[in-house]
Amino acid sequence: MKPTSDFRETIVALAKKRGFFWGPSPEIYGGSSGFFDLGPLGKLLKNRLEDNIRSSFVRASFWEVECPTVSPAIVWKASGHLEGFVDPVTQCTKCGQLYRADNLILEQAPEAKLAGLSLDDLSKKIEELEVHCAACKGILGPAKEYNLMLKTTLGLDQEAYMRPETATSTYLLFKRFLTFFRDKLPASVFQIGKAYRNEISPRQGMLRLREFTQVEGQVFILEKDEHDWPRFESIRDDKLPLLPCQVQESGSDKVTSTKVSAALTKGYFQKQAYAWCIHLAYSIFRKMGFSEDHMRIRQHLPNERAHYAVDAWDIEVLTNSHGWVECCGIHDRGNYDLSRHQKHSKEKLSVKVDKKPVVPNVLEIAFGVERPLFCAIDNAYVEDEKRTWLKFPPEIAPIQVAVFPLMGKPELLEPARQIFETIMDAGLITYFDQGGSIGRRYRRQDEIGTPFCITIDYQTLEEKTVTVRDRNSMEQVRVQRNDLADLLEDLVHGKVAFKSLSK
RNA sequence: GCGGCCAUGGUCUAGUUUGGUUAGGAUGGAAGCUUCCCAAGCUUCUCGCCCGGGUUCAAAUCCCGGUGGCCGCACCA
Repeated sequence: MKPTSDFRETIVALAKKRGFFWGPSPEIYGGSSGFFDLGPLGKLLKNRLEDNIRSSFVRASFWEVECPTVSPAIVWKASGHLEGFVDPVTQCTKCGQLYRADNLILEQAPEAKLAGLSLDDLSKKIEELEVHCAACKGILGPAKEYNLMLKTTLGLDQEAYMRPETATSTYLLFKRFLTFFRDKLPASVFQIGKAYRNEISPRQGMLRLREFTQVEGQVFILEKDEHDWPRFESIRDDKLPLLPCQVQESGSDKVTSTKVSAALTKGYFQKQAYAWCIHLAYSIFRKMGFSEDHMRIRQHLPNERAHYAVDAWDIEVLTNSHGWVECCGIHDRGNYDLSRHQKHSKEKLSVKVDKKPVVPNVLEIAFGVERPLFCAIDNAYVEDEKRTWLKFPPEIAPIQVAVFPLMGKPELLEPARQIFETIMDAGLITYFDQGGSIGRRYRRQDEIGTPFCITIDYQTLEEKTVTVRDRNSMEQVRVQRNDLADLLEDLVHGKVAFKSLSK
């Protein structure tokens, strides 16, 4: 195995060369870090992943919604993002070094009590405790806020922010959901859309973006229903690769494949419904093509948790370029969000339980699409003696079938065009290529992960057959032209294995 | 944000130390020829010194600033 930084360069070079992603964007003006453009293949791949994600949620009885990406300040005040998402920072007046004010104070004065202090209070603490720059011992400036939300203005002067997560915009619809779901809980919705975070210095390319596509599934549920979740039965014996916090605290990172039911008995999960959400998130990632041995589900340590989280687990994917990458968070948000919005909006966001108003809890599955997108390319990359290729599962491959006339002769081009149309009609993303030698064309498709290539040759004209070439084995079978579209559909959707054809 | 290193066709890279021919190579792309099944061959063509200033007769090369990348620190609710 190559060193990881080499591998990262290999992946990025391939992605640029073949049109998966380019950046940082806008490239011709030098670029801003944290922004990338998706090229044609990257966009196809992303669409595939999103389609896959969407169908997983829909099957699990989630309804999709879409909300604005900009909201007035009041929303973010209510959600806690204006306080919790803003870091107090202080800058050295001598060398310009920027610090998290609270962290730096605690570093130099571990006894200091900082909970709930305002920016002014923090500035006073810095003076009182004689906290100084860790790098040059210089004098520190006053504490200022560094807001990870992108600020904008509505109309002339209304303060507004780009959403740093889609979840909050979903919660604001809760009253509407109650009507839509005819006052029945639990109810589940999800959203796929852009979110924005003004990271101080984003690095690691596609893995830390300032603008990204977030997927968030929300289950609104009453406390009393969380322990008795009807759909739990169907998954109780499934196994999950778990890394609970007790194990991490003991200094180990050993993942144990654990039955969902056992994880509850052992106390890793407290609630059936939450366990089901973790299982759902895991199965979404499996369907995106990540293999079992490249995934783990890691519990957050208490100090890692976000301001809203009661419990939190992450799905992490093992990459060759960045090691374990955090790809998805499953959060038990309790009723933090709805309570806050109820208070700030003065709207009733509760339901009646035994004639008393109860604010429901929220279980959330949240992830960005760009991370799995990058990880999918990373995990698919294979370099052997003969070729460089991407072993995408056929269902997520950006292009599923390529069609080649053996040569660019009119007598072959014409039937090849027809066959191309037939396969497109079957709903598969298909690419027509007549340029260069046949071998070169196979290699080009290998490098972008196209699972099947169809070649039209002189035998096609005589016997109405074509060859189907399998990316993984490089083997070919000859099939009847009339059977082709159905066969390809079965191959792409995994109903037929290519191996079974060659016998 | 700080410090160190770095930025050359689509991709990878030589050239920068010591300023001076038409910026070289590999790979790729386009068109054509070849009844061509795994990056074959031949012909023709295509594409580049990150941006902005400065020094100089002359800048890819030296200096300053910006932007971006990598590494370390910080940050990543």
